[in-house]
Amino acid sequence: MHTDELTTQQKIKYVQDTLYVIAGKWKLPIMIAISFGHSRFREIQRAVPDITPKILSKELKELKTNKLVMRKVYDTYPITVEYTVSSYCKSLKPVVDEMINWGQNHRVKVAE
Amino acid sequence: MHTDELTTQQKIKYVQDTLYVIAGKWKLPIMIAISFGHSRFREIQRAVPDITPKILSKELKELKTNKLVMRKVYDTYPITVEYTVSSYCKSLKPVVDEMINWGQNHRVKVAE
DNA sequence: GATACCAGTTTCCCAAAGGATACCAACTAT
DNA sequence: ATAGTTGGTATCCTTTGGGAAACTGGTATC
Repeated sequence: MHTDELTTQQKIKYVQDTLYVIAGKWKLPIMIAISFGHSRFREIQRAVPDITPKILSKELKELKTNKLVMRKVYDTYPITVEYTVSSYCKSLKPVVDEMINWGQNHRVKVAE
Repeated sequence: MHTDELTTQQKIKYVQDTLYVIAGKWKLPIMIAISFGHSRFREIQRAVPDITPKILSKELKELKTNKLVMRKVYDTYPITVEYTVSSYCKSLKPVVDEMINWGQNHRVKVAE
């Protein structure tokens, strides 16, 4: 909100904190996929192009550790695992929306 | 703007494009430092905590290649090099502002 | 009986990112 | 003379991120 009142160093610190959470090629894509209804492991894998199960598994663990996604196991017959995003993860929406916007315009710009 | 009309896969694509540009620990901090008036090499180095000259040099080259920052050399006696951000870089402001915001609230949350 | 789905794990590997330390030439202030 | 400033380079090293391929055990389908 009051970003104009911060020093350069404070802004850098906050941005680095945010970068630390969303860093890497896959964390945001995975969170986007889950938040749009892809809750099962294979569903997420299909929704996020080119991700391997090993990477997906590792990233999901990290996201769970950082309280960004939740994992629920249902004791059904084939066994069902459901991933959902936390409200904390949802608070990233403004950041993600701006990134989607910028990426979209970036594509347009590059295509010119 | 019309992010609601995009498919999950398109959103993921755009976010990955954006991530690709701002990826890494240092690119955004450097751009922030420059955009807030730290235009000289050593100034930037002082403004961005813990960055080494080698990393700074490398990142500045990449940012210059991607048209995000400009480099001007003045033929003065100690020699003066001035870095400025491009208007393209300035278009990232909404993204960065949201990241500053989120990082700030994140700190508050962690401190609770 | 063979194949496919589920949710992953295991192993082995490579490239890129990042960091520590030292150094350079030219100039200036003490 | 000595130390500090300027804008960087050079060398070496460790960490991390990511990827390919195969495999697991249980169930369900063809």
